[in-house]
Amino acid sequence: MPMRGDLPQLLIKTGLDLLDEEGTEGLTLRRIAARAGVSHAAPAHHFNGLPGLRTAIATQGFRSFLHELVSARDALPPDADPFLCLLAVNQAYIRFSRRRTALFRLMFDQLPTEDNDLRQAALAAYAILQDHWTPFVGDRHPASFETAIWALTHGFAALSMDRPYPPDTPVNLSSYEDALRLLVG
Amino acid sequence: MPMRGDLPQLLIKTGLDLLDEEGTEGLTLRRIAARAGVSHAAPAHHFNGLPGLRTAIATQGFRSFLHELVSARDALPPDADPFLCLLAVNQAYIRFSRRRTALFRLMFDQLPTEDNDLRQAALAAYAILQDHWTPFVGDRHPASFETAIWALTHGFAALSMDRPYPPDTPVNLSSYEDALRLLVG
DNA sequence: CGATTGGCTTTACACTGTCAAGTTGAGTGA
DNA sequence: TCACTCAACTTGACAGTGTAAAGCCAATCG
Repeated sequence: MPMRGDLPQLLIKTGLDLLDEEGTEGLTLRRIAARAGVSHAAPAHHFNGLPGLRTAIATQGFRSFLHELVSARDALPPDADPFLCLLAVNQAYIRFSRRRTALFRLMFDQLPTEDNDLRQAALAAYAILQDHWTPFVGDRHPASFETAIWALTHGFAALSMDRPYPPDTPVNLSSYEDALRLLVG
Repeated sequence: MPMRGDLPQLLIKTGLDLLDEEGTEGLTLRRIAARAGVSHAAPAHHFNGLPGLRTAIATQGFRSFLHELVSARDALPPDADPFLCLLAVNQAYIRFSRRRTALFRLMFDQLPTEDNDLRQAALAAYAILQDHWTPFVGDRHPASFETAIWALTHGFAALSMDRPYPPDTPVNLSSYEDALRLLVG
Protein backbone atom coordinates (compact mmCIF):
# COMPACT_ATOMS: atom_id res chain seq x y z
CA MET A 1 0.00 0.00 0.00
CA PRO A 2 1.06 3.61 -0.37
CA MET A 3 3.80 4.38 2.10
CA ARG A 4 4.76 7.59 0.41
CA GLY A 5 2.58 10.52 1.38
CA ASP A 6 -0.52 8.37 1.40
CA LEU A 7 -2.33 9.84 -1.56
CA PRO A 8 -5.71 8.26 -0.70
CA GLN A 9 -5.81 10.08 2.62
CA LEU A 10 -4.79 13.31 0.93
CA LEU A 11 -7.57 12.87 -1.62
CA ILE A 12 -10.13 12.36 1.12
CA LYS A 13 -8.95 15.43 2.98
CA THR A 14 -8.98 17.46 -0.24
CA GLY A 15 -12.50 16.25 -0.92
CA LEU A 16 -13.63 17.31 2.53
CA ASP A 17 -12.15 20.77 2.01
CA LEU A 18 -13.78 21.07 -1.39
CA LEU A 19 -17.09 19.99 0.07
CA ASP A 20 -16.88 22.59 2.83
CA GLU A 21 -15.77 25.37 0.52
CA GLU A 22 -17.90 24.85 -2.56
CA GLY A 23 -20.74 22.57 -1.57
CA THR A 24 -21.98 19.35 -3.06
CA GLU A 25 -21.46 20.20 -6.72
CA GLY A 26 -17.89 21.22 -6.04
CA LEU A 27 -16.97 17.63 -5.23
CA THR A 28 -15.48 16.33 -8.44
CA LEU A 29 -12.84 13.74 -9.19
CA ARG A 30 -10.96 16.07 -11.48
CA ARG A 31 -11.05 19.03 -9.10
CA ILE A 32 -9.87 16.92 -6.22
CA ALA A 33 -7.07 15.60 -8.40
CA ALA A 34 -6.06 19.07 -9.54
CA ARG A 35 -6.04 20.44 -6.01
CA ALA A 36 -4.05 17.46 -4.76
CA GLY A 37 -1.57 17.97 -7.58
CA VAL A 38 -2.05 14.65 -9.31
CA SER A 39 -3.44 13.62 -12.68
CA HIS A 40 -7.16 13.61 -13.28
CA ALA A 41 -7.42 9.83 -13.20
CA ALA A 42 -5.45 9.26 -10.02
CA PRO A 43 -8.44 9.34 -7.63
CA ALA A 44 -10.32 6.69 -9.56
CA HIS A 45 -7.29 4.45 -9.28
CA HIS A 46 -7.32 4.40 -5.48
CA PHE A 47 -11.06 4.38 -4.92
CA ASN A 48 -13.77 2.67 -6.83
CA GLY A 49 -14.55 5.62 -9.02
CA LEU A 50 -16.50 8.60 -7.77
CA PRO A 51 -18.96 6.53 -5.72
CA GLY A 52 -16.07 4.91 -3.89
CA LEU A 53 -14.44 8.21 -3.11
CA ARG A 54 -17.75 9.59 -1.91
CA THR A 55 -18.25 6.76 0.56
CA ALA A 56 -14.65 7.15 1.73
CA ILE A 57 -15.27 10.85 2.34
CA ALA A 58 -18.56 10.09 4.07
CA THR A 59 -16.78 7.57 6.29
CA GLN A 60 -14.22 10.16 7.32
CA GLY A 61 -17.15 12.50 7.86
CA PHE A 62 -18.71 10.12 10.36
CA ARG A 63 -15.42 9.94 12.19
CA SER A 64 -15.28 13.73 12.46
CA PHE A 65 -18.92 13.63 13.51
CA LEU A 66 -18.09 11.17 16.28
CA HIS A 67 -15.21 13.36 17.39
CA GLU A 68 -17.44 16.40 17.72
CA LEU A 69 -20.05 14.47 19.69
CA VAL A 70 -17.38 13.19 22.04
CA SER A 71 -15.87 16.67 22.41
CA ALA A 72 -19.26 18.08 23.35
CA ARG A 73 -19.62 15.41 26.01
CA ASP A 74 -16.11 15.89 27.38
CA ALA A 75 -16.55 19.65 27.57
CA LEU A 76 -18.94 19.12 30.47
CA PRO A 77 -17.88 18.17 33.99
CA PRO A 78 -18.13 14.43 34.67
CA ASP A 79 -20.89 14.95 37.22
CA ALA A 80 -23.03 17.08 34.94
CA ASP A 81 -26.78 16.67 34.82
CA PRO A 82 -27.72 13.83 32.41
CA PHE A 83 -30.16 16.03 30.58
CA LEU A 84 -27.49 18.67 30.03
CA CYS A 85 -25.23 15.97 28.62
CA LEU A 86 -27.96 14.72 26.33
CA LEU A 87 -28.71 18.25 25.21
CA ALA A 88 -25.06 19.10 24.62
CA VAL A 89 -24.41 16.03 22.50
CA ASN A 90 -27.58 16.44 20.46
CA GLN A 91 -26.88 20.12 19.94
CA ALA A 92 -23.45 19.12 18.63
CA TYR A 93 -25.31 16.84 16.18
CA ILE A 94 -27.36 19.80 14.98
CA ARG A 95 -24.43 22.19 14.88
CA PHE A 96 -22.52 19.74 12.73
CA SER A 97 -25.35 19.65 10.20
CA ARG A 98 -25.36 23.44 10.03
CA ARG A 99 -21.62 23.98 9.89
CA ARG A 100 -20.85 21.20 7.40
CA THR A 101 -24.07 20.94 5.48
CA ALA A 102 -22.72 19.45 2.27
CA LEU A 103 -20.75 16.82 4.17
CA PHE A 104 -23.73 16.02 6.38
CA ARG A 105 -25.91 15.49 3.35
CA LEU A 106 -23.29 13.31 1.68
CA MET A 107 -22.91 11.20 4.83
CA PHE A 108 -26.58 10.34 5.05
CA ASP A 109 -26.91 9.95 1.30
CA GLN A 110 -24.09 7.40 1.30
CA LEU A 111 -25.42 5.55 4.32
CA PRO A 112 -27.42 3.00 2.30
CA THR A 113 -24.13 1.93 0.74
CA GLU A 114 -23.16 -1.48 2.04
CA ASP A 115 -19.64 -0.45 2.97
CA ASN A 116 -18.16 -1.97 6.07
CA ASP A 117 -15.99 0.97 7.11
CA LEU A 118 -18.88 3.34 6.60
CA ARG A 119 -21.21 1.19 8.66
CA GLN A 120 -18.72 0.93 11.47
CA ALA A 121 -18.03 4.65 11.55
CA ALA A 122 -21.75 5.44 11.51
CA LEU A 123 -22.48 2.94 14.26
CA ALA A 124 -19.68 4.32 16.43
CA ALA A 125 -21.22 7.77 16.22
CA TYR A 126 -24.66 6.36 16.92
CA ALA A 127 -23.38 4.59 20.01
CA ILE A 128 -22.44 7.93 21.54
CA LEU A 129 -25.95 9.18 20.98
CA GLN A 130 -27.44 6.06 22.51
CA ASP A 131 -25.31 6.39 25.62
CA HIS A 132 -26.88 9.72 26.41
CA TRP A 133 -30.54 9.01 25.93
CA THR A 134 -30.74 5.59 27.55
CA PRO A 135 -30.97 7.14 31.07
CA PHE A 136 -34.29 8.67 30.03
CA VAL A 137 -36.03 5.61 28.63
CA GLY A 138 -37.88 5.01 31.89
CA ASP A 139 -40.77 2.62 31.52
CA ARG A 140 -41.28 3.40 27.83
CA HIS A 141 -40.69 0.98 25.00
CA PRO A 142 -36.93 1.38 24.38
CA ALA A 143 -37.06 1.06 20.60
CA SER A 144 -39.86 3.57 20.27
CA PHE A 145 -38.20 6.02 22.61
CA GLU A 146 -34.94 5.64 20.73
CA THR A 147 -36.72 6.24 17.45
CA ALA A 148 -38.49 9.26 18.83
CA ILE A 149 -35.51 11.08 20.25
CA TRP A 150 -33.25 10.31 17.35
CA ALA A 151 -35.80 11.19 14.68
CA LEU A 152 -36.49 14.42 16.54
CA THR A 153 -32.84 15.35 16.56
CA HIS A 154 -32.12 14.31 13.00
CA GLY A 155 -35.28 15.95 11.72
CA PHE A 156 -34.38 19.16 13.45
CA ALA A 157 -30.88 18.98 12.01
CA ALA A 158 -32.14 18.26 8.51
CA LEU A 159 -34.71 21.02 8.55
CA SER A 160 -32.51 23.72 10.00
CA MET A 161 -29.60 23.02 7.69
CA ASP A 162 -30.15 25.79 5.19
CA ARG A 163 -33.46 27.17 6.25
CA PRO A 164 -36.68 26.48 8.07
CA TYR A 165 -39.32 24.53 6.17
CA PRO A 166 -42.14 26.98 6.72
CA PRO A 167 -40.04 29.94 5.65
CA ASP A 168 -41.52 32.19 8.31
CA THR A 169 -40.53 30.39 11.48
CA PRO A 170 -36.87 30.76 12.36
CA VAL A 171 -35.85 27.39 13.71
CA ASN A 172 -33.41 27.92 16.54
CA LEU A 173 -31.64 25.72 19.01
CA SER A 174 -33.67 26.86 22.00
CA SER A 175 -36.87 25.58 20.43
CA TYR A 176 -35.12 22.25 20.00
CA GLU A 177 -34.29 22.26 23.67
CA ASP A 178 -37.96 22.76 24.50
CA ALA A 179 -38.95 19.97 22.13
CA LEU A 180 -36.43 17.63 23.68
CA ARG A 181 -37.75 18.42 27.11
CA LEU A 182 -41.25 17.57 25.94
CA LEU A 183 -40.04 14.19 24.87
CA VAL A 184 -37.87 13.14 27.78
CA GLY A 185 -39.96 14.82 30.46
CA MET B 1 -43.58 17.52 -31.09
CA PRO B 2 -46.48 18.07 -28.70
CA MET B 3 -49.16 20.23 -30.32
CA ARG B 4 -51.51 20.30 -27.37
CA GLY B 5 -50.46 20.76 -23.78
CA ASP B 6 -47.64 23.18 -23.30
CA LEU B 7 -44.14 21.86 -23.37
CA PRO B 8 -43.07 23.19 -19.94
CA GLN B 9 -45.71 21.11 -18.19
CA LEU B 10 -44.76 18.06 -20.23
CA LEU B 11 -41.12 18.57 -19.30
CA ILE B 12 -42.00 18.74 -15.62
CA LYS B 13 -44.06 15.58 -15.82
CA THR B 14 -41.30 13.82 -17.75
CA GLY B 15 -38.83 14.92 -15.11
CA LEU B 16 -41.02 13.52 -12.34
CA ASP B 17 -41.27 10.20 -14.16
CA LEU B 18 -37.54 10.10 -14.72
CA LEU B 19 -36.95 10.89 -11.06
CA ASP B 20 -39.24 8.08 -9.93
CA GLU B 21 -37.83 5.55 -12.36
CA GLU B 22 -34.11 6.22 -12.26
CA GLY B 23 -33.43 8.28 -9.16
CA THR B 24 -31.64 11.53 -8.67
CA GLU B 25 -28.86 11.04 -11.19
CA GLY B 26 -31.40 10.12 -13.86
CA LEU B 27 -32.71 13.66 -13.87
CA THR B 28 -30.93 15.26 -16.77
CA LEU B 29 -31.88 18.04 -19.15
CA ARG B 30 -30.94 16.00 -22.16
CA ARG B 31 -32.73 12.86 -21.03
CA ILE B 32 -35.88 14.79 -20.25
CA ALA B 33 -35.66 16.41 -23.68
CA ALA B 34 -35.13 13.09 -25.42
CA ARG B 35 -38.02 11.43 -23.61
CA ALA B 36 -40.28 14.39 -24.34
CA GLY B 37 -39.29 14.23 -28.00
CA VAL B 38 -37.69 17.64 -28.26
CA SER B 39 -34.18 18.88 -28.86
CA HIS B 40 -31.69 18.74 -26.01
CA ALA B 41 -31.71 22.50 -25.51
CA ALA B 42 -35.47 22.94 -25.35
CA PRO B 43 -35.79 22.51 -21.56
CA ALA B 44 -33.25 25.21 -20.82
CA HIS B 45 -35.24 27.56 -23.01
CA HIS B 46 -38.39 27.32 -20.90
CA PHE B 47 -36.82 27.11 -17.47
CA ASN B 48 -33.79 28.82 -16.11
CA GLY B 49 -31.40 26.02 -16.93
CA LEU B 50 -31.24 22.87 -14.86
CA PRO B 51 -31.66 24.65 -11.53
CA GLY B 52 -34.85 26.25 -12.77
CA LEU B 53 -36.27 22.99 -13.98
CA ARG B 54 -35.37 21.37 -10.69
CA THR B 55 -37.25 23.95 -8.66
CA ALA B 56 -40.21 23.63 -11.04
CA ILE B 57 -40.21 19.87 -10.52
CA ALA B 58 -39.86 20.33 -6.77
CA THR B 59 -42.79 22.73 -6.80
CA GLN B 60 -44.96 20.20 -8.58
CA GLY B 61 -43.68 17.67 -6.08
CA PHE B 62 -44.98 19.74 -3.17
CA ARG B 63 -48.34 19.94 -4.90
CA SER B 64 -48.48 16.16 -5.20
CA PHE B 65 -47.33 15.98 -1.60
CA LEU B 66 -50.19 18.21 -0.54
CA HIS B 67 -52.63 16.09 -2.52
CA GLU B 68 -51.54 12.93 -0.74
CA LEU B 69 -51.79 14.53 2.69
CA VAL B 70 -55.30 15.74 1.87
CA SER B 71 -56.28 12.34 0.51
CA ALA B 72 -55.12 10.68 3.70
CA ARG B 73 -57.25 13.08 5.71
CA ASP B 74 -60.31 12.66 3.50
CA ALA B 75 -60.06 8.89 3.64
CA LEU B 76 -61.16 9.04 7.28
CA PRO B 77 -64.70 9.74 8.41
CA PRO B 78 -65.29 13.38 9.34
CA ASP B 79 -65.86 12.50 12.99
CA ALA B 80 -62.69 10.47 13.30
CA ASP B 81 -60.52 10.68 16.37
CA PRO B 82 -58.13 13.67 16.09
CA PHE B 83 -55.15 11.52 16.94
CA LEU B 84 -56.07 9.08 14.18
CA CYS B 85 -56.26 12.00 11.76
CA LEU B 86 -52.91 13.32 12.88
CA LEU B 87 -51.41 9.87 12.59
CA ALA B 88 -52.90 9.26 9.15
CA VAL B 89 -51.63 12.52 7.71
CA ASN B 90 -48.17 12.15 9.19
CA GLN B 91 -47.95 8.58 7.98
CA ALA B 92 -48.81 9.84 4.51
CA TYR B 93 -45.84 12.22 4.91
CA ILE B 94 -43.59 9.30 5.69
CA ARG B 95 -45.04 7.07 2.99
CA PHE B 96 -44.41 9.80 0.43
CA SER B 97 -40.75 9.95 1.39
CA ARG B 98 -40.45 6.20 0.98
CA ARG B 99 -42.38 5.88 -2.24
CA ARG B 100 -40.86 8.87 -4.02
CA THR B 101 -37.48 9.13 -2.38
CA ALA B 102 -35.65 10.97 -5.14
CA LEU B 103 -38.43 13.53 -5.49
CA PHE B 104 -38.65 13.97 -1.73
CA ARG B 105 -34.94 14.66 -1.53
CA LEU B 106 -35.12 17.09 -4.44
CA MET B 107 -38.01 18.95 -2.83
CA PHE B 108 -36.19 19.60 0.41
CA ASP B 109 -32.91 20.30 -1.35
CA GLN B 110 -34.58 22.96 -3.47
CA LEU B 111 -36.42 24.48 -0.52
CA PRO B 112 -33.76 27.10 0.23
CA THR B 113 -34.34 28.46 -3.28
CA GLU B 114 -36.10 31.79 -3.06
CA ASP B 115 -38.77 30.84 -5.57
CA ASN B 116 -42.25 32.16 -4.93
CA ASP B 117 -44.20 29.26 -6.42
CA LEU B 118 -42.06 26.81 -4.53
CA ARG B 119 -42.57 28.64 -1.26
CA GLN B 120 -46.29 28.80 -1.75
CA ALA B 121 -46.58 25.11 -2.61
CA ALA B 122 -44.46 24.15 0.38
CA LEU B 123 -46.45 26.36 2.74
CA ALA B 124 -49.74 24.96 1.49
CA ALA B 125 -48.57 21.45 2.34
CA TYR B 126 -47.28 22.61 5.70
CA ALA B 127 -50.65 24.18 6.50
CA ILE B 128 -52.31 20.76 6.27
CA LEU B 129 -49.83 19.39 8.76
CA GLN B 130 -50.41 22.29 11.12
CA ASP B 131 -54.17 21.79 11.04
CA HIS B 132 -53.79 18.34 12.49
CA TRP B 133 -51.40 18.91 15.32
CA THR B 134 -52.79 22.15 16.69
CA PRO B 135 -55.51 20.29 18.67
CA PHE B 136 -52.75 18.70 20.73
CA VAL B 137 -50.76 21.78 21.66
CA GLY B 138 -52.46 22.01 25.02
CA ASP B 139 -50.65 24.28 27.45
CA ARG B 140 -47.29 23.79 25.79
CA HIS B 141 -45.37 26.47 23.94
CA PRO B 142 -46.93 26.31 20.44
CA ALA B 143 -43.74 26.95 18.49
CA SER B 144 -41.79 24.35 20.44
CA PHE B 145 -44.55 21.80 20.11
CA GLU B 146 -44.80 22.50 16.40
CA THR B 147 -41.07 22.10 16.04
CA ALA B 148 -41.10 18.89 17.99
CA ILE B 149 -43.83 17.10 16.14
CA TRP B 150 -42.73 18.22 12.73
CA ALA B 151 -39.06 17.47 13.29
CA LEU B 152 -40.06 14.06 14.61
CA THR B 153 -42.06 13.31 11.50
CA HIS B 154 -39.56 14.68 9.04
CA GLY B 155 -36.66 13.03 10.82
CA PHE B 156 -38.44 9.72 10.73
CA ALA B 157 -39.19 10.20 7.04
CA ALA B 158 -35.62 11.16 6.23
CA LEU B 159 -34.10 8.30 8.17
CA SER B 160 -36.39 5.57 6.90
CA MET B 161 -36.14 6.60 3.26
CA ASP B 162 -33.61 4.05 2.12
CA ARG B 163 -32.27 2.64 5.29
CA PRO B 164 -32.18 2.69 9.03
CA TYR B 165 -29.35 4.77 10.45
CA PRO B 166 -28.13 2.16 12.87
CA PRO B 167 -28.18 -0.51 10.21
CA ASP B 168 -29.46 -3.13 12.62
CA THR B 169 -32.74 -1.61 13.71
CA PRO B 170 -35.50 -1.86 11.13
CA VAL B 171 -37.38 1.41 11.35
CA ASN B 172 -41.07 0.73 10.86
CA LEU B 173 -44.18 2.81 10.94
CA SER B 174 -45.52 1.33 14.15
CA SER B 175 -42.51 2.60 16.07
CA TYR B 176 -43.30 6.03 14.67
CA GLU B 177 -46.82 5.74 16.01
CA ASP B 178 -45.45 4.99 19.45
CA ALA B 179 -43.08 7.92 19.23
CA LEU B 180 -45.86 10.23 18.17
CA ARG B 181 -47.94 9.08 21.12
CA LEU B 182 -45.08 9.86 23.45
CA LEU B 183 -45.01 13.38 22.15
CA VAL B 184 -48.68 14.29 22.05
CA GLY B 185 -49.65 12.28 25.11
C1' DC C 1 -46.68 42.83 -47.42
C1' DG C 2 -42.57 43.07 -44.54
C1' DA C 3 -41.06 42.96 -39.78
C1' DT C 4 -41.08 40.94 -35.40
C1' DT C 5 -41.26 37.67 -32.05
C1' DG C 6 -41.38 33.32 -29.46
C1' DG C 7 -40.54 28.40 -29.66
C1' DC C 8 -37.51 25.41 -30.77
C1' DT C 9 -33.13 23.44 -33.24
C1' DT C 10 -28.38 23.37 -34.35
C1' DT C 11 -23.84 23.97 -33.29
C1' DA C 12 -20.13 24.52 -30.36
C1' DC C 13 -17.55 24.39 -26.05
C1' DA C 14 -15.97 23.38 -21.47
C1' DC C 15 -16.38 20.07 -18.06
C1' DT C 16 -17.49 15.59 -16.10
C1' DG C 17 -16.53 10.15 -15.00
C1' DT C 18 -14.48 6.15 -16.86
C1' DC C 19 -11.84 3.09 -19.38
C1' DA C 20 -7.54 1.39 -21.85
C1' DA C 21 -2.99 1.88 -22.61
C1' DG C 22 1.42 3.78 -21.48
C1' DT C 23 5.07 5.37 -18.17
C1' DT C 24 7.82 5.33 -14.24
C1' DG C 25 10.28 3.82 -10.53
C1' DA C 26 11.22 1.24 -6.54
C1' DG C 27 11.75 -3.14 -5.14
C1' DT C 28 13.09 -8.41 -6.00
C1' DG C 29 15.27 -12.51 -7.20
C1' DA C 30 19.16 -14.98 -9.41
C1' DT D 1 24.57 -6.44 -11.69
C1' DC D 2 20.69 -7.06 -14.38
C1' DA D 3 16.47 -8.14 -16.06
C1' DC D 4 11.80 -8.66 -14.17
C1' DT D 5 7.55 -7.35 -11.61
C1' DC D 6 4.19 -4.73 -10.20
C1' DA D 7 1.79 -1.08 -8.16
C1' DA D 8 1.33 3.89 -8.55
C1' DC D 9 0.41 6.92 -11.31
C1' DT D 10 -0.09 9.58 -16.28
C1' DT D 11 -1.85 10.12 -20.86
C1' DG D 12 -5.24 9.97 -24.16
C1' DA D 13 -9.68 9.08 -25.73
C1' DC D 14 -14.74 8.82 -25.45
C1' DA D 15 -19.58 9.47 -24.23
C1' DG D 16 -22.40 12.23 -21.57
C1' DT D 17 -23.48 16.60 -19.26
C1' DG D 18 -25.11 21.96 -18.93
C1' DT D 19 -24.99 26.15 -21.31
C1' DA D 20 -24.53 29.82 -24.47
C1' DA D 21 -24.92 31.70 -29.22
C1' DA D 22 -26.77 31.58 -33.45
C1' DG D 23 -30.10 29.94 -36.84
C1' DC D 24 -34.63 28.60 -38.41
C1' DC D 25 -39.48 29.09 -39.04
C1' DA D 26 -44.32 29.55 -38.52
C1' DA D 27 -47.60 32.66 -36.43
C1' DT D 28 -48.66 37.35 -35.40
C1' DC D 29 -48.84 42.14 -36.03
C1' DG D 30 -48.56 46.93 -37.86
